[in-house]
Amino acid sequence: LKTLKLPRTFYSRDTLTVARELLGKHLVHVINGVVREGKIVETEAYIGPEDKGAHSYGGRRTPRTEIMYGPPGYAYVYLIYGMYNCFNVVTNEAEKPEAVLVRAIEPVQGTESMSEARFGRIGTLTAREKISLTNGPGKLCQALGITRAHNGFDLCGDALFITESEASDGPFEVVETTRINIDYAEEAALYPWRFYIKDNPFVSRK
DNA sequence: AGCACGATTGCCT
DNA sequence: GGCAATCGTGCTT
Repeated sequence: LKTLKLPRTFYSRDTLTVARELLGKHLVHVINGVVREGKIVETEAYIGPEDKGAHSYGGRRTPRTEIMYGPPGYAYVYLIYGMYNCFNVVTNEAEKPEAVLVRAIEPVQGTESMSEARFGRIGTLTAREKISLTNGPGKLCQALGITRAHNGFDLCGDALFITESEASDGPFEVVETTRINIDYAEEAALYPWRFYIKDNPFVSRK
């Protein structure tokens, strides 16, 4: 059985290409042997130092952004609004502070663990709750148990990684549009650097 | 040492 | 639709 885990060469390419091609791939987090897995359905590219929407804009290099200046295929996880985590994949090559934010996934495996992490209970969920499990960057981190402790994790490792699409997933159409909640980024707010799977119910917004 | 703010979310009217 | 929660981070004093 050949491995489905994406190799580092997948990440060491143009960031927009990686953002597009991450759609349909499966994000996996294994905790104590329990697998939580979801299909990536929405991403955004952040391409410093030129991108005014990126944390690395202007070459800002701080303890928080340091991981983005390293080699590709590592996790960049940061805290937002004092209570939520956002998971990113470091892309391209060292010294180029670029990353892809994973904004939404569709649960594939371990949904009970996700429900426990999100709502503190397992069992029947309403239709609204099922969607709310993972239809946003903060939500998917909570569902998968991804926190700032995972900042710098090697995505070519055994705990947190991304795999090839399943044959059963089928084809999909990609929508390319502007990024969300970066109004402060001036002209960069208009770049079409957000990608999502058309008509997928777990996309954070239309 | 102080402070303004955020690549979000959930609850309120 | 509006808005509060909550705190690490980065920049200023």
